[in-house]
Formats: sequence, C-alpha cells, structure tokens
Amino acid sequence: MSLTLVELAAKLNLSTSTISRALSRPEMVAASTRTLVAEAVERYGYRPNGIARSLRKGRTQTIGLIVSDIQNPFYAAVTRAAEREAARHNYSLVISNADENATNESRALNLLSEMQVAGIIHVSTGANLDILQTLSAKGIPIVDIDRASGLAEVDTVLVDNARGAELAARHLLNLGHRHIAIITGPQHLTTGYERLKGFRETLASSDVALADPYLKVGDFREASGYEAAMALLALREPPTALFVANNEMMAGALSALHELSIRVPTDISLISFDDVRWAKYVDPPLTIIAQPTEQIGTLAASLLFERFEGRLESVHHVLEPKFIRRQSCAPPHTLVTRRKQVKMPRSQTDTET
Amino acid sequence: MSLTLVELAAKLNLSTSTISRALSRPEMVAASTRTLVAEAVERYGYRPNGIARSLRKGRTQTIGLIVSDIQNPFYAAVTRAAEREAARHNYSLVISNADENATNESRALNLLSEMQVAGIIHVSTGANLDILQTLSAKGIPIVDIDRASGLAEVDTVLVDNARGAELAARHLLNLGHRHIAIITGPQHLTTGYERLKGFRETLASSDVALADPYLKVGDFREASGYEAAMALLALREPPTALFVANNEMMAGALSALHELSIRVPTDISLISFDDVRWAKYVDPPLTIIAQPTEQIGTLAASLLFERFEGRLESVHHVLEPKFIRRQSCAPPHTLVTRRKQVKMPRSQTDTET
DNA sequence: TTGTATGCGTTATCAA
DNA sequence: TTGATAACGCATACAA
Repeated sequence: MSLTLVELAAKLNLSTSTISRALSRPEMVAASTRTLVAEAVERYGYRPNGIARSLRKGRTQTIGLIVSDIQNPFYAAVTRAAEREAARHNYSLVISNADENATNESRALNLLSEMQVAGIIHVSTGANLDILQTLSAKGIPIVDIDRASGLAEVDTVLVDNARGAELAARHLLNLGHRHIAIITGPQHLTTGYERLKGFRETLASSDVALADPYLKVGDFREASGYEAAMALLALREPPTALFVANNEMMAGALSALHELSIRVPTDISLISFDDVRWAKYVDPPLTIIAQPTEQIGTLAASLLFERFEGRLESVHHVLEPKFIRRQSCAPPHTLVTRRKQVKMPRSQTDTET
Repeated sequence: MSLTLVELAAKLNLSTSTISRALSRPEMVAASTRTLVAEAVERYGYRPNGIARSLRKGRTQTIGLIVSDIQNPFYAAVTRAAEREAARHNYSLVISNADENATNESRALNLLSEMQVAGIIHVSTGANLDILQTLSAKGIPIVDIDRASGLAEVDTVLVDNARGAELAARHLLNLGHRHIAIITGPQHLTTGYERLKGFRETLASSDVALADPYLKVGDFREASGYEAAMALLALREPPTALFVANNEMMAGALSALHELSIRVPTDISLISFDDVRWAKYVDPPLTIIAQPTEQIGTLAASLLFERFEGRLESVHHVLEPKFIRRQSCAPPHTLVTRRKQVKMPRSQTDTET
C-alpha cells in the first residue's frame, strides 16, 4: 500500500528516527541528510501516516463540529469560517449533522469521541448533557455556539438573542403595529426562548400584549414556519406584523404568504433573524436581524486553540446582533381595509419538465 | 486521561482480548462475561480509541469531501446527502473547502491523505491531478462529483451540463429571443465548458449566433456574476435574455440588475442553473435548470462504499438536469421599446444599525 | 471460551 | 548528529 517510514529508512540506509526528525524538526539534523531525506520524500511520495502519529502523540489535529443543519445558510456560514480558522492552524474539521435530533447528536458525539478529536464546536439540541459532561471531563474542550447547552465548563459563543428580538419588536412598534405575532423556536433552546422573551418584554414595555393566538412555537425548520404562518393567517383577526425567529421558518412563512397571495408589507409586515443572502433578493427584500456568522465560526475555533494552549477558565462571548432595514415592514393598514382583502389560494406555479 | 482497554481489563480481571471481543464480536464470548463487560463499559464510560483501532485495522471509518464552497447551497445540499449516507454506514465525513483554489485543494488532499481517509469525494478545481493520481494509486477510491477531473480510474457522478444548457437555450429561443447572452464558468472546468458548449450549439441550431460581447466567462463566484452582468448591461445593445451558469453568479447578476433598476422579465429574461431555495422567493421567481443534489451526494457516497466492498472497474453516472419554469422569462421587448428604458442607478437600500 | 503475544507506523527517550 | 528501542491502544493469530 503506502510507503512507511521503515521502508523509506531502508532505502536511505538511515534510521527511522533520523527521518522522522528530518521531517518534524529539521534543525536537529545535519543539512546534508536533511536534503537527502527531502529528496527521497519527494521522489517516493512519502506521506506520514497521521493515524500512527496521532496514536503516538496522544492527540489529533482534528476538531469536530456538530451543527443542526448544514443546509441552513446560517450554519453553513459559521462552518466555513470555522473551517478556515482550523485550516489556518493545520487542523481539519469533521462535520456532523444533528438535524435537530437528540439521537443523531449522541451518535455524532460518540463518533467524535472515538475519533479522538482535539475539541468540539457544538450547536446543542438541548439533550445529551451527560455525554458532553463526560467528554469535557476527559479533557476535550467544547465550545457551544448559537445555543447554550447549559454546561458550566464549556466556552460559549452566543448572540444576544433578547436584544435582537427587542430590535425587531421595537421596529414594528415604531411603525405603529399593535397586532404583532411571533413564530419562535423550541423553548428548551436558548435561541427559541430568549427571542420570545425579548420580543414579549419589548411589546409589554409598550403596553402591547402578546396574545396567545399570536404566539407560535416552531422547530426552526421550514415546514413549521409554513404551518405556523398558515395558522396565523387563518385567524379571524390576523396579525398586521410577524416576527419569525430564524431564516428557515421565514422561508416556510414566505411560502404560506405566496400561496395565499398576501402582499408584504402592504398586508403584513415581516421581520426575521439571520441575514442569509437570499433575504435581500426576495420580494420584498427582508428586514432582518443579522448575526455575525463569520465571527461566530472564527471565534469558536480560536477558543478551542486557546484551550489547546492551556487556558483553563471558561470564556463566554455574547455577540451583538444587527438590525438591517430593508422593505418588508411598513405601517399597518386599518382593520377595515384589511378585512376587505381577498385571500385566494394561488395554485403552485412551478412547472417541471 | 481516558480509560483504556488495559485499564478496564484490570478492573474486571479479564484479558484485553476478551473485552475487545465482547465489544466487537459479542457472539464469540460467553453471555455472562458479555453482560459483565457491557455493564463495566456503561459504568466507567469506556469508549474505544478509534485512532488505535484504525492503526491496527489499517483503515479508518472516515471519508473526505472536498468542495469548492460549502456556502454555495448547491454544495451544501450535496454535502448533507453525502453525510447522511456516510452516517448510515457509520462513517464520518471530513470536509474541506477548496474555495476554487488549487493550493487549498492540494493542502486538503494531503491532509486527507495523512488522515488515511477511506475514500474521497471530490469537486475538482481542475488542478492537482498528480496528487489525485498518487492517492488513487495508493488504493484510496476517489469519486469526482459535479466536475470531472479527467482521471480515468476514478468514479464520477456528473450532470448532463450540455443538456441543461440546451434546455435553457431552447426555452429562451422559444420565447422569441435572439439577443441572448451567457455568463458561464471557467473553461477548464467541465461545468463551465459544457454549459457553454450546449448553449452555443443550441443557439446555432436555430441560426442564432452567440456574439462575442454576449459571452462572459466568470469564475462561478458571486462577484464575477455581478461584473459580467454589469458589462453586458452596459453594451450599446444589451441582450434581451441572459443565461447564468450557476446560482452564485446568478446572485451577483441579480445585484447588478437591482442596482440598475432593470425589470425581470420585462426588460430582460433570466435563467440559470441550480434550484437553490431562494430561487423561488426572489422577485420574480427564477426559471432554472435544477440538478439532483440529493442524488449526487448519496450516489457519490454509495460508490465509495461499493469500492470498499471490492468493486474494481470505475463507474460513471451522468444525471439528468430538470427544467423548472417560473417567472423570470418572457418574450423580448422590441428594440425600440427597450431603448426608451430609463436606467438609473439605484442607491443601496440596506440600512444598518 | 479465554488468555498471551505481536504488530500496526510513528515519535520520544536514551545512549552512542 | 544519529541509532536502538519502547510505547501509544487496539485487534487478531495462535495457544491453552
């Protein structure tokens, strides 16, 4: 199969130690042998076996990343940044998709553990605290991103979700909305919980109550956004404004709106989290709360490297979300006007061949 | 640090072999000891060291994936499918971003090689054939997806790009367009080359020549799509229809159109490759040529597993693209009408806080 | 059914 | 500056 150190040593009449040294600590080796080895490596295409090296050294050059959905552009952006930072340090990134599923997450954690990854970047599903605890106890640094798992010893890179929701709520309130609905995420996830909390409290501070029918809890996936939006729009008194807590559910909500031919922002104002690229190309361009995806990924990886360097105390970053105003929010129509609206399901317009 | 087999064996007064067997081939071990071991594993949280196992077994449970951009939703979708298929077989996926850059690609290939990945799924940058050759010779199966690297011995999962371009061209021709432009990709990549070829030939078969000014070659990234579109729209006689060879460049082209306040499809018809989700939410929903992303990812991984099982001859799949009609294409306006258009740069409308 | 012994390919310790 | 040797943690061939 592949050329090994022993074989290469035989060819050169050198010991394995010399060659190993020539490759990893060239300064400890005579210049002549150094070039000799370099040439042979080039000629025979020798590549050290990283597995053997890892076993011997007791550590790998690999970090694990568990995301809830790599297809969600938010996580894709974070992933890319993390991969870059890892590559910069000559580390590889092993990626696992949890798909918002605790079983997948536990499988992924165990796999990463067996792979002896040097550290883990982790978007929590809210479960598997026991496994995380064990890994952490084994000395594998973990950094929670996006959602806090609740473990004390892990580093965290989070976004001020309550603040983001507040920005969204305030914008809608300022436009004059009073019938405001929210589609938030699961309440056992900090993102779902805090975005609701910040939103509700901001409304309350303006004496606007978040009525029960206006509160929908999805699962951060597209389908749940669709369902929730459908339900909201079927209300006898539909909201004049809607805040959606992530981009996936927003995509679902948009589907619902299209299907019902509801105009944005004429009939309803729309604001959501996550400045994914398509947010500025849709009709109309979406007003959103942006999260610093690049920074999350880069920072998360850096924290891991700091741990490798020996940092012991845990570190917690809370990054600022940013309000980006586009054209999906406008002052509300009066109820009378709204009631006259004709809402007619529109047939699917895609045509496939 | 972590509990090892030897330590566990000591605790149980059993030999390491027995425990090893109890875990990997339970049927070879007495039921009583089996449960004894199982309990101890549970209690002490023993996890086998995958690195040691890999070294001993001579193979890893890892496959490498090199994509040109994980943030491109097309590759994200492929990645997700590949990860699923891998997980189904209890394999992990190591992901590297080449960023359309040959140096990054070579770095990634070498890293994967050192990691002793069992196989590689590969989106070619068109370079590094020598490294690929070497890896392949070492017995690491490789499957090219999306773009053919040109190596004979690798498996391939490609899409019929010429056919996709033909579908696009035919649609525009049928609508009556004669001034048709294309933004294609690098000509050393099969995707860039074949999409241009299929497009040009289809036009030619209807006696429409693809004029030089109407042919732009980008690099499949957003910025190049923007530049190319800007150049096309600055022509004394701008095209009435535009085919863009991937979703990234289409995003760039859309930026340009927005900026110049050019209406789609009134002023120009638009069609592109890749049915990314946002394509149906933009204004207007984009008519596109869809590629079977799921299938590409799943199939690529499966081919690898077949190789692991011993398949020797290489296999080549060419999947069918699909035409999806939405609302970005319409019959052309007459030249006179078009010339009257007012084209006024629109200022940037995003507002950040 | 269980135990003993060996080796996977590398790095690190120690001696030369 | 170089070489001999041991060890990383596991799986397996072979012996008991």
